[in-house]
Amino acid sequence: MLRGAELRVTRPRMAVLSAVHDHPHADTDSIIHVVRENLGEVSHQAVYDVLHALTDAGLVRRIQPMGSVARYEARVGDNHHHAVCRSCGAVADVDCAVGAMPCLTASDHHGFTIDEAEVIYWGLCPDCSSAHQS
Amino acid sequence: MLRGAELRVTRPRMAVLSAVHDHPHADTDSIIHVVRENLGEVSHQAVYDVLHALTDAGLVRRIQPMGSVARYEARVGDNHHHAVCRSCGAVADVDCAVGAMPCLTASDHHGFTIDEAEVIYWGLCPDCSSAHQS
DNA sequence: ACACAAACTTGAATCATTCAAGATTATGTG
DNA sequence: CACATAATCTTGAATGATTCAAGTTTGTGT
Repeated sequence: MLRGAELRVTRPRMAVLSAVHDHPHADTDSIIHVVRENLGEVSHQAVYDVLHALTDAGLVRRIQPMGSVARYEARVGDNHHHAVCRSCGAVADVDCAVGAMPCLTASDHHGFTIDEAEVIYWGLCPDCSSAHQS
Repeated sequence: MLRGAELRVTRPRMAVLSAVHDHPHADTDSIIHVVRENLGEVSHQAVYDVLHALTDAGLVRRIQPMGSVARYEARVGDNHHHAVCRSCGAVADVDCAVGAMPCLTASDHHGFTIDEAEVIYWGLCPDCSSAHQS
């Protein structure tokens, strides 16, 4: 598969990687459960280690909106952003509206060397939005 | 002062509010220390309560970049953003480059009702930037 | 001055995440 | 194909920010 990242191929790693692919924006706990459904007992520490390794290798991306635990997604390298529901915490992908790397226009402010702009759109997901109206 | 927010005026609240004003982007622990320098012993729980109350009242804003604990700032209502140093965690204010509420252009994606766009610019602060080059 | 709800104190609990030590296992080599 | 070795996993405990809960104190309007 993807051992091009100098990573050993182990059962837990394959399971975690496919779990992240199949469940975008899942938190660590959900991933642990999915992995255990496929492999039987796996230590939570192993899952944490693997997620760290995959994140460092750039195979998954870690996101963590305020008030949420860490979540992971497999869509990397395309600088997309996220919409987060204030009510239920649901996360959806949002493509850059302006094009590639649009938000880096505020570069070099205060002497900072900016290399990435992370955007989080806060609001209500469709379900919570209609629930609030009623 | 600012009791227009239906908040009782207590010593801890005044101390916390001025601490946040004097130390922008300070974390809870720092605020606790500053408050204690002015009032003597104050329970951490009180500071947490006050920060919550002030946040709910809109007098302070809570920010929490990934990998950081909660931080608070008194600059509210102007939709500015933040630059965060990947190395030391320093935070700097960044005005919207495009104008007021610029990043809401991606509104209504996936049926979400967006009410705020939060932008975090990741990079290196001046100090860490020069340290890395050497 | 009083009453009552809001705010504070004290002390313990929660929970995601990390640390540490020892047992397994994937991978390149002989 | 068996081995050595470092990477990875297991087990179990620790950390640390934040929250919960019960009881006491205090600000505010009457």
